[in-house]
Amino acid sequence: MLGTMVTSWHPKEVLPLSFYERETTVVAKELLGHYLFHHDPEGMIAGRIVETEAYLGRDDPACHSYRGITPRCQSMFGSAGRIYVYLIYGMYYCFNITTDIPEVPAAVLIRALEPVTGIEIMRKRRRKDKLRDLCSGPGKLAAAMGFDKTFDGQSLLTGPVGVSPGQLKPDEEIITATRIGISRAVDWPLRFYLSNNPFVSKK
DNA sequence: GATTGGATCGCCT
DNA sequence: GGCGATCCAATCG
Repeated sequence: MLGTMVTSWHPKEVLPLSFYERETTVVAKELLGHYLFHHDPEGMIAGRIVETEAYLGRDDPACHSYRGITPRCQSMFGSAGRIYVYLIYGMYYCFNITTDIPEVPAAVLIRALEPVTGIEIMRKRRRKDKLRDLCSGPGKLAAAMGFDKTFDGQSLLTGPVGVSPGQLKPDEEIITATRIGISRAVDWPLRFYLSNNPFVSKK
């Protein structure tokens, strides 16, 4: 019945490998406005990417791959367009997307999403009601989207998690800033977020 | 083998 | 603003 029909967001296509196989700062900026989705057993969950950070690999002291390959960060070593998830502070997961050529172990941290669909699932998992509390930080969005260590290494081109194309709005600008929560390379301008967006983790 | 610090968050003052 | 939760990886702080 038309009167009871609800709009349901569903990805129509996913970004190709060539999108991810570029320099990490370019990918971090261009991910803004696209849609991260998870075809979860509980239902489709998705959010618009509004904040990212670039981690550049062997030349970036703040990057986990800075001192070489370890069991934790091995997903950054290899092909682009895959998931790198790690546990932080013993209780939260951080969700990253691998980038660049296989020889460069780099990734983009997804720091914040604007909730789009699956919002009731997000509310249940986060135990929060306000939209702004669901995905406004890397640990928050991983919990809301249902991401944990089992997603580490998965492809974003063939699996239940992917990125589908979106657009920037006419009045949106990309703001560049320094990365949050790190202790090395603290002044490198590798954090990017959308202007005037209430869902970013910090201004 | 032990210690320390962390790409965080939520609750406290 | 400060701090505790809680586990893992890096370092021997």
